[in-house]
Amino acid sequence: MSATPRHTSRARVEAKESSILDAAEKTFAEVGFDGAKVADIARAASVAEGTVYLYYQNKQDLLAGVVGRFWTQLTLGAEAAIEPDATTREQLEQLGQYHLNSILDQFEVVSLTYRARPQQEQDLDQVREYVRVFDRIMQRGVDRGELPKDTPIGKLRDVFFGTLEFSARTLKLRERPYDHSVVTNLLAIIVGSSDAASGAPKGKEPSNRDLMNALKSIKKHLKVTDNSSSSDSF
Amino acid sequence: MSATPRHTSRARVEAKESSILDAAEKTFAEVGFDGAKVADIARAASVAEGTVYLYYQNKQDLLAGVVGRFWTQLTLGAEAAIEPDATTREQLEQLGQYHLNSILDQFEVVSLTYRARPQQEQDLDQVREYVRVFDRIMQRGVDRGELPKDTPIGKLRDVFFGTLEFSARTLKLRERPYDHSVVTNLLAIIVGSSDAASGAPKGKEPSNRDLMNALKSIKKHLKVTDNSSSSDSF
DNA sequence: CATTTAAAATGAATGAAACTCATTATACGG
DNA sequence: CCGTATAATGAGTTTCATTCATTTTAAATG
Repeated sequence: MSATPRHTSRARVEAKESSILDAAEKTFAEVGFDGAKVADIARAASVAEGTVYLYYQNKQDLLAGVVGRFWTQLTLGAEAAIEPDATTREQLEQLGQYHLNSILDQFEVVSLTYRARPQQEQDLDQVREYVRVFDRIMQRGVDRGELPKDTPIGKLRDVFFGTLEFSARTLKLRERPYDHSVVTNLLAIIVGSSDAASGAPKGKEPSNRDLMNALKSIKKHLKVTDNSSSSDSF
Repeated sequence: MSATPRHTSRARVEAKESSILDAAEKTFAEVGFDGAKVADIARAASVAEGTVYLYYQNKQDLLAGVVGRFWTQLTLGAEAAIEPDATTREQLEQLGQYHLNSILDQFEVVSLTYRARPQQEQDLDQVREYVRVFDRIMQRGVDRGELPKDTPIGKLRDVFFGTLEFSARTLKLRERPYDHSVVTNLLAIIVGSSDAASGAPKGKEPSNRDLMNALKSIKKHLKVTDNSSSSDSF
């Protein structure tokens, strides 16, 4: 809380701002949005109640700050977790594992996302930004020739994140821990089978043929309704 | 609001209870949970504010009532939408179309689901119940020999509902209407391709072989971690 | 440094809504 | 028709989010 430089006023302001966000995130995660009192958050941040309102218009706005920061950091983490030279399939697996792991680990914060004014545009910008990481991997796959030209990226994105999110809920509900296989299975479904996940690198080649074929056979049945590959979703 | 019999006191009580639920559902859908004032709901239900609290402990509880009723009705609707004699694939398509259509149509109420005390168990019982409709279709498919014995029902359920839910969000966000193809594509992915959806019933047979094969090849890669086929999820 | 001025922080006061409960109205059995 | 029990009422209480007049701290000036 004070390991940050307080020299410049800029730094001081940012330190305080993030200390309020920290307190808010902690409190929201513990007692939920409704259960959290702004007074408590202020106390946890060692700040007067009114000070919170100097940094955030209101409690909702504070929530948006917490949620926004979370997804921004998630985007950075995801980008770091992906090896640039890996195959598309490997990258998808890396993103998938990272994603599932993160949302399980920070389940409460993720849940708060749905409380951040669902209507108001621009509040979920950071989520949209995050989801683009998937799009970029897929697009690169297409460019590299690892995926068919007409891969329905947007549709597959919905399958990818939808499944992982729902699986995370299921795991949480049954109090099961992180389950590596969820992602493996998802990839088998989305992108066809591959030996890449079976542990022992028996066939070194991740069998790119499978991936192409799987997508081609799915593509046959995709109506021309995939107007979402462009990248704005969620 | 008064087309229901008021003869027995039991009937009167239930009429009032559902008239409060109606008012609450309408108000929540219009102005959101936070925006809704209990006073307004009471007025809309032609009841005094205090009366609401005779039927529901508090506003949260009222929300749980609205959400619970919604999912219960959705379960009934889903069961009605499924033709008992159809193939597993057809039934999955019926459920999928019904599901996507319903959650798009009543998006606001669905969203409220996530505000109903995320922690407290037993509040989402009705959702769990709903999700079992999928399990039953799949189990019947297995019993009938249309699906492999070791079909990972629980895992596929997560893919099914996860994808539909996420797709619905995507559609809403971009203000797109109901898109029939989402379900078709999902089934192609989950259960292999089939001509059933291409409109013209060229090959009358829905190509059951595809379904078996698709699931078998996925199964190969499913770790033995599918401890969820038993039916309690979400 | 002392002094002025501006920016930040404070917390008591305000207002809005959820929730309670003493009172009143309604239904029902005898 | 009366007495009792059950249901309904809405004025009053309580609990916060939010505001803003006042105080404290920092920056600028000479």
